[in-house]
Amino acid sequence: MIDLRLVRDDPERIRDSQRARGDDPSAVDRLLAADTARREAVSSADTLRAESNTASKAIRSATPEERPALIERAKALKAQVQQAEAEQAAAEATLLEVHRAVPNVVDGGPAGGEDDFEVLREVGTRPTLENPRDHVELGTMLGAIDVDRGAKVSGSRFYFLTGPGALLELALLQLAMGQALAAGFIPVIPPAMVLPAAMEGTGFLGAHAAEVYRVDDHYLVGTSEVALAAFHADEILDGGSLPRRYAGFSPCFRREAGSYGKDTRGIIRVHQFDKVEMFAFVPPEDAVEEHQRLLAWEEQFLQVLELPYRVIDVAAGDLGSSAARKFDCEAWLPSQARWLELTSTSNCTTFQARRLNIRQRGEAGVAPVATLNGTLVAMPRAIVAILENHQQEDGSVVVPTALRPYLGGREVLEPA
RNA sequence: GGUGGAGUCGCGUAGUGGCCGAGCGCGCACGCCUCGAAAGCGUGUGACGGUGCAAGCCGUCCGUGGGUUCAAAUCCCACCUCCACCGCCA
Repeated sequence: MIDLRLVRDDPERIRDSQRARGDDPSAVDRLLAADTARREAVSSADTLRAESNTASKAIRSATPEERPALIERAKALKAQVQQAEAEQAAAEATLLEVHRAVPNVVDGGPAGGEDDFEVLREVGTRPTLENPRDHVELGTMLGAIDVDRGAKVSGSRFYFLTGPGALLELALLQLAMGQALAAGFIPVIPPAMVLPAAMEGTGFLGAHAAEVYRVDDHYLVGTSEVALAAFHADEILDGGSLPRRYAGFSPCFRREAGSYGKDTRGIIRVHQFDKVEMFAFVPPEDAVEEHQRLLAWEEQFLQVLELPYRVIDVAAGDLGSSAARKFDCEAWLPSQARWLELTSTSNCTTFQARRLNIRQRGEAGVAPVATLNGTLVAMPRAIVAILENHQQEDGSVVVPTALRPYLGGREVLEPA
């Protein structure tokens, strides 16, 4: 949720944000109206409650003769209080609904839709291959990826990682956690099933509801961001303990509804995968700087994997509702001669923290923290990028130097 | 899954309808004392919302949500969590 004080003080700024996202700016006016209505309802209910309390207290010290009349009066007041409280509850519910519907205020970055991103930089050298094999062909030759049996056992968009493929995932995990640990992150293995409150608090049940698997009373997380964000829900953190940085490793589940026909081949878009996610709780004034740090750690990891990539500044219309700004790192995909999103980092400012009620106690009192997230490594796509960019003419794949210690020293993966 | 017990203002506790709209101890903050400290003494001690330039005032909060009552931490109902034991299980 956005800061209501900002809405009251500078509504035009929120309207601008809505326009940049391609959303309706009049939502701001509905929010202002609901806010005013709520405050009026609270005031009148408070006044009545105070009267009712006073009337009730008078009964305690009243003489037996006075009592019946006083009780009658207290009863009448109570009825008024109940009426006013019902109105207050309705006004609060309306405000909450309108408030929750407004996405975060964008902070920098280009306006516009999916194609209006800005390329910030390109790093590394793209491989020059006559006829690059794609990751499915390479993965099959190496005995690393089995999409046919994935489909047989679990349906489309499922896969098996086998032999070197499975080892590659474990190697990536070790490398990623090692980097995170060195950077001061606390490694976490969070639950992959969460209660609705965690899903709602992180903003994954609104526009993304169709993307989420539900199992009985739980949701399967699409990213460990959900559990990591909710980790400190309803807590007041000591300001001196910030920043708090967590690196979560978990499976991620995505329905991929509405993505029919996109990335249907291979393991680029799947229903289940593992990921190491960075998550940071910081004072709001440090959020922009922290965002750059997360991006730098993402880039460091891609560089260590020796992958050619570019960084884009995602346009406002392509941001999630929680994000104020987002950068994506895209690796080169030789088989399709295009860029593929490998990692992504979002600054959610205080938006998630307000929903999840995560605050810090600082010198200025108690106030919401800022939350930020960033992918360190999403296993399938990292494997895709490694196979395709490090393949050789004969279908073998050179293992990036940094991964070799975790693969028993192997320098090259050879076709089986 | 079964049975029993418990959830109170940071921590520990008191509290079975109005004198608790929450006491005490610890912790913490400030002050006194002291050369300085400890001890001792005194004062204070949360969150949220409304209102006000402000000091302040008002309201809400005793696991959560309902209910009874003029009045609920206290009575009733449901749920959640934790602890103990039993059963089952990797």
